[in-house]
Parts: sequence; C-alpha cells; structure tokens
Amino acid sequence: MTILKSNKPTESELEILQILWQKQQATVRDVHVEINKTKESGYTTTLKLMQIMHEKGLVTRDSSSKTHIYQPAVSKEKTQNLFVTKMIDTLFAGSKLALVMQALGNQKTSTKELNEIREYLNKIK
Amino acid sequence: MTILKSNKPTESELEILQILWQKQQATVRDVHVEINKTKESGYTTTLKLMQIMHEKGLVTRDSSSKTHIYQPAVSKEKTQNLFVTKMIDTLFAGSKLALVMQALGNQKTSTKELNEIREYLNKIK
DNA sequence: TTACATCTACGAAAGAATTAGTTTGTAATT
DNA sequence: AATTACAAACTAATTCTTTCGTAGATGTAA
Repeated sequence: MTILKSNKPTESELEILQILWQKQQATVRDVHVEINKTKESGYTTTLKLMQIMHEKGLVTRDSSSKTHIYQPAVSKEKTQNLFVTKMIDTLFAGSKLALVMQALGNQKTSTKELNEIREYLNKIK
Repeated sequence: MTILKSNKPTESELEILQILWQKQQATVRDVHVEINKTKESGYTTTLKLMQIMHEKGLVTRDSSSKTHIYQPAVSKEKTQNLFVTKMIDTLFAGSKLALVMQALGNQKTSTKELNEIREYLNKIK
C-alpha cells in the first residue's frame, strides 16, 4: 500500500480521507454532510472529489447498489508519515527534533499531554 | 508579522523561504543555485517565484542595485507554526500528541535525538 | 564603444486543484 | 404508468501554481 507521488492526496482529499478513516466507510452524502459542518460547499463538489480519489486509488468503493459506499484505500499511518516526512524536509531542514519542539513548545501544551509524551519516550528508549 | 491566508506560502515558496532563512539574504542567483542542487529548473522560474513572493509580502528586497537582494519577510517560527497547526488539524484530528508520536515512533530516531527531546521536555515543564 | 554576460520584467501557457451546473439513470411513490 | 427524489456521471468554468521564453536594461571587459 505504498503512496506514489501520483496519488499523494491534496488538501481537500485529506479532509475526506480523515472522515473515511474515522467512519471506516461512508457514502458521498455522509461525507458531504460532515464537510458542511465546517464549511459550505456543493454536494457535487464532494462527489467529484471522491470520484477523483477513486481514480487515483485513494479510496475503494462498492458500487453494487445505486448509492456507492466508499472506503479509504490508503492507511492513515502511511499517509501521516508521508506528510510528516515531507514537512520535516521542506520546513524543518530535515530535523525531526525541530518539528517536535515546534509542536510542543509553541502554544500551551497541557501537562497531561506532556506527561503522555514523556511516558511514550520511556517506552521507546 | 501575521500570515494571512492570502500569503500562505506554496510548496515551492517554502523551498525558497527555507533557503532565505538559512542564508539571511540572497540574490535570485544564490537561491537558484541552491535549488538546482536538488532539482533541475530554469533561472527565470526561480525569479518569477521570488517576484510573486515579493508581491505577496513573503519577502522584501533591496533593489537599489541591478542585482536585487532578497530577505525573508515572514519568520521561520510563525510559518512553521502555521503549517504544523494546520497539519495537526487536518491529518491528526487535532491531536498534537498523535503528531509527535508519529514523528518519533516511525523510522529510527537516534538515542541522541530522543535525549534531546527529553531534556527539552524537562525544561518546559 | 562594442560585444557579452547577467539581470529584471512581462506575459503566455501548461498543469493542478477546486467548484459547481446539467444530464442521465434508477428506485421509490403515488 | 407517471411523477418525484436522489444519486452518479459528465462537462465546464475558474482559480492557483509552476514553468519558461523573450525582451529590454545594465554592468563589464576587451
């Protein structure tokens, strides 16, 4: 399930993937309803995007009934990794550390969050 | 020095900003040479991009001599934060923790790096 | 002062990504 | 069977990004 350059999700596509990852599967209508909680947009816009995603292989769909049912075809972890890596590269001069510090340092990070991260660090030592 | 939606850097622009942040200031030629270490592209492509960035206010330039000298007009930290925040939002369902874990867990992270992060965590507690 | 290299400016065009209107098919309802 | 409702498919327009060719200005060296 490798992600090639050709099917690197765009920003809008990520939004949809996020919804699919969470719901496991969904119709265009489902996704559209979810998206419209955040912003206004037409149904056919969502439809078109999901059709493109299907062409790219980002999603699979069951078209046996009139209303197609979509599922994500790329894993959340792989996709996250793709973007994190890219970001470290183009925005943090290759330094993983710099990214983590930026994420933690800036804004308020709760003590609870910090402790969870400390715990996590201990586990992978 | 707030970053408005209108001047959110594109991917190519980030590449250029990265170079400017590192060098403090540079000519189009400087930037272009640097970019061509990674990929092939025409000089005027870089020039055009930097002109657009100037219009957007992403860079300032000293045009008193024939060869203009460019400087970044947005801070590295603000820009990094903009993208990290965005990323946490659209790819990690709002969880800062999830991003950090993804960044650290995946791939090999050296003991040295991990220690630096632990140290950092202690400082901000 | 002419020739050459290098620079900026401008514009065109190709490519991606986004948005949405219109058409068509199908299933449910009256 | 006709009408309605809603979904997918098709089509098109628009905007954003990237790329680069060309022209004109400017500095430099012979």
